[in-house]
Amino acid sequence: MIRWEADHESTAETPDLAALAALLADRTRAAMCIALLDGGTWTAGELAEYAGVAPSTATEHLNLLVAGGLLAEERRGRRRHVRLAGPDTAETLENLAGLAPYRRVRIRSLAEANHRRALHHARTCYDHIAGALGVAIAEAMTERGLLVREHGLELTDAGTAWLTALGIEGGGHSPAHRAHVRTCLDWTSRRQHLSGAVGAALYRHALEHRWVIRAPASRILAVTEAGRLAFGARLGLPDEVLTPTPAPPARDRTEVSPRRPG
Amino acid sequence: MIRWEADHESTAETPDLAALAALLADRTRAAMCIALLDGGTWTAGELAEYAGVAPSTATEHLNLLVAGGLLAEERRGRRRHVRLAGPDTAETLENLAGLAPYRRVRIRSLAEANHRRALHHARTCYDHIAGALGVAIAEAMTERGLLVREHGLELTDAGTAWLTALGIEGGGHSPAHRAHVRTCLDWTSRRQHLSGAVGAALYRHALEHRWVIRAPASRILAVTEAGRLAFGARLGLPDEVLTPTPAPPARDRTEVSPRRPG
DNA sequence: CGGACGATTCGGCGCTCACCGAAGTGTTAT
DNA sequence: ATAACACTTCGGTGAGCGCCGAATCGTCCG
Repeated sequence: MIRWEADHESTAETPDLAALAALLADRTRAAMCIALLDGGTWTAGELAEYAGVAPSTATEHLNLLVAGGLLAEERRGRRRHVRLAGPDTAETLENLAGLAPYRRVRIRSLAEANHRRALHHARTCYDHIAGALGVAIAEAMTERGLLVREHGLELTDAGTAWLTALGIEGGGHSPAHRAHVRTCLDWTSRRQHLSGAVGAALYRHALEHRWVIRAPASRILAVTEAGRLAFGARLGLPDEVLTPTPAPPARDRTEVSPRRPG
Repeated sequence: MIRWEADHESTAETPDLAALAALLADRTRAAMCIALLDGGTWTAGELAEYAGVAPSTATEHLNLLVAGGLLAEERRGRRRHVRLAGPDTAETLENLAGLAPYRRVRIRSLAEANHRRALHHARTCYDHIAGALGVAIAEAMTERGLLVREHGLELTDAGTAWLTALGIEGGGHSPAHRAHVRTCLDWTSRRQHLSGAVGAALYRHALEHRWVIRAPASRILAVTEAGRLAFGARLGLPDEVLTPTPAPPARDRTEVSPRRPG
């Protein structure tokens, strides 16, 4: 008779995929997670209003999300601040959203329409650029031979040189390895945009040189005049992705429709 | 007054993350998806038995999974064959499983315990190697300077040379770009293993040279004597990940406990 | 052609869970 | 101290959904 482990060993541990998915299987919780994909920190009250539910309901949802490890929380006085647990979480969520089917939602105000349009145009995705602008960057870089598609995207020698010319990379990194390229399925266009170290460095560079600026308290990005020049000259990006939306939204964080009026 | 789009434009499309997650939020459906992570094709009946539900129940679940785009199906006569929709799906699922909390499950037979142990030891993850062996490969390659951690894993020059010495890569690929490295969160050990082009190539190479062999109708891998020599010499892998499990399981596909007996 | 077999449809049962409002707790402001 | 505020706890309600068995459909085999 073989004693193959301890006597009481009649159980084992399995990752509970269903339990994790159940956290995201609710409209309200999913909306909260998508909101937090901006990489920022929100309070419980902000999320409640955003998702259109009572504060008590939001509390319950946040309890579940934090307990499930998707969110990290920080109590400050009477406020509860939450954010995504980490970059892994953000990346998996965005990939999941890219796989998800589409759903028609009603647009109830001009402000909401503008906000949505701005989101589609250019936004942050945790630490890099997403939206039409992000997709256009990835595609232009591919067309120009800076990236090559092979089981994902890969930086070419020309791509490395292009980044170096920009002043990106070479900063402290050994030349013995190549910068990490990763792609992220854009949930607005279902095409790939750049993430990974290169995507993050590019975003940082664009911010520092004011090619793009962040809208306050929002994940929306606006391309500046300097950005139009730079993206046009260096990547030949078409005007569509460089021109701003007709009317920038006055307020952010008003996206999801509540299930019950009032 | 600005007419900002067509008049009837009072709706928009949003990815329905909650709907997709709802597909995975059920134990039975999640078990089916995890089973399909072996990259193979299963029939409806096989999945029903595996998940411990009635055939009618399995039908309903498969309808949902196919309609939701997670599974692809092929009707052959009276049989219904299903598999994961694609590599993207597989990768996202595996990453999700890596994020999931653990759950204790009862082990009801010695065969099941052996099967589980073998799965933890070495298995395929769609097109590459996972389990303790996969993790050990990634970590040994990192220790030896073949990979470097930077916003993910990255192949170094030494790593490229190492692969070339094995006869991997250089096959048709331009030297102007580096092979694509991607990581996958191992759901049994919560550490990273290699995927992407390099992971797939390594697995193919290991199969061709019979370093590992596949158990029939299973995602389980066994390291051969040749494999022990090769992995030991080339990566210095410790014996633990190279020695086989005490007693290989007689049958596969008997993992998940039914919720109701009989 | 008839029986075995894999898969499907349908009705019905029972459980889970997201929601709210009202009341309560602890913190900050006056 | 008192008031305003952010969040939490709790009870109750209603809807959604996963399950099965029985009956059925269509395919394959003898």
